[in-house]
Amino acid sequence: MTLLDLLGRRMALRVLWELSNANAPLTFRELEAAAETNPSVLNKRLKELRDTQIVEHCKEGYCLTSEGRSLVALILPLHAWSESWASKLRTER
Amino acid sequence: MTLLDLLGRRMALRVLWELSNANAPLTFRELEAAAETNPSVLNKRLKELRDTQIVEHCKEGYCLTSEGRSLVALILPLHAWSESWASKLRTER
DNA sequence: CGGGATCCCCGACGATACTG
DNA sequence: CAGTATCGTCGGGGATCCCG
Repeated sequence: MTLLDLLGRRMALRVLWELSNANAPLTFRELEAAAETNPSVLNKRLKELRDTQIVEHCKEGYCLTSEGRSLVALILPLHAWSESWASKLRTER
Repeated sequence: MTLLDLLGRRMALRVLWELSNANAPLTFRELEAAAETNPSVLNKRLKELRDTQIVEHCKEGYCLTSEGRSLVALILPLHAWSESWASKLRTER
């Protein structure tokens, strides 16, 4: 599985986003609510993200590993780019 | 469609990669060979990439737009990260 | 509360044949 | 050479139920 494979899947980025915005670890149910998803998908994503050591299951919930945090840092510019790109495409049509 | 949706699809990154490494525009058949894919998938990806103005159909083939080039620039660090990440995971198991 | 099991559905993929 | 049409296959998404 490639990185973009993983990140492209439903709720993968959303989970990273929610975790990076929380100052405390989030529980399974909290994540489920925050990401507005169902246990099935959330469970699959978390398993993949744990397997790849981007997220870990620490005491009292899930949080980003240091790897995960460095990845999020790289994604932010990409996210910014995609925002302006999306709005640009929208206004053109 | 979101950016990662688009980039996560088969051959999307590969096409960007091949185009960014070519110093001249590539024809449909050349891209097909370079990316080791079939016309069906290539056609779909090119259509999406053209719609979103990341790739354009210039004289004598396909090439990146300036948008496309700025996107590729942002992806490179991510790519580097994923390389070391993949090899790290591999050696750990 | 955490998370695995099941089941259905739909859309992406991929091969190939075909047309302008 | 460029691109479209067709069709079977496969895997992910999502809802829901259930057990420890």
